[in-house]
Amino acid sequence: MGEREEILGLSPTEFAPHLLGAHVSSYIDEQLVVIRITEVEAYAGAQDPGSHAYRGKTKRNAALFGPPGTAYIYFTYGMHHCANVVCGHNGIASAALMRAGEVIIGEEIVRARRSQPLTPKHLLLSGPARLAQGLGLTLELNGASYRKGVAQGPGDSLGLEHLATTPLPHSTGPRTGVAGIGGTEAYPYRYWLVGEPSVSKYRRAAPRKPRAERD
DNA sequence: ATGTTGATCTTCT
DNA sequence: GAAGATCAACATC
Repeated sequence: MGEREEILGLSPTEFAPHLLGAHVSSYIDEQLVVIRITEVEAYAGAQDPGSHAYRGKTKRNAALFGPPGTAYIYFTYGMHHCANVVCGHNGIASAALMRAGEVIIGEEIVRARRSQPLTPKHLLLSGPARLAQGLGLTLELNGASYRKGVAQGPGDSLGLEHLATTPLPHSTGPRTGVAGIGGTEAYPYRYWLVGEPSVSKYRRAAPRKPRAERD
């Protein structure tokens, strides 16, 4: 078994740190976007009250039950998409939600998709729905698989490479948006790279005054 | 800088 | 009928 398969086969809490720093790509509408993942959350399937799979398999979450390397993309709040990488053993419904990243290739495309021509670069993909929108991910690609290497185009629209052999230095903490459910708040299922400005909860130690525009 | 709220739709109770 | 793995605009300090 190759290293990629081994990492993808890990349990979600083991897999999530390996996804930090990995490159995820999409090739949609003849446009290539490559990003580097900086923040993720682990979801542990049927045993996890915070997981969409907690109450069993439904039409919506079916992709979660697919083989490792499957994309689980869901639509929520009537307007947003969020994207996961399915990991673990086939049928366990475990996955890692990609919560933030930084653009490596295709910044112009990301800005156009997000209708944010001016927003600071580090905020472009800061948040799961922003990340999914920047990559152009919709339900059309739910259930597709992340190919090894870079996305190629129709039939191979998604790519996942550079999974960390040894996880990069990172921090952990409680997941966002699922607090209060069965005490899952106590579990550090959220992982982020240290010192990355694109990580949503990261705040600069010394905020600048409004008028003091530097650089 | 922080708090509140509208937008908008699928799934499950 | 309500809540949801959210975001951005707006209000207020």
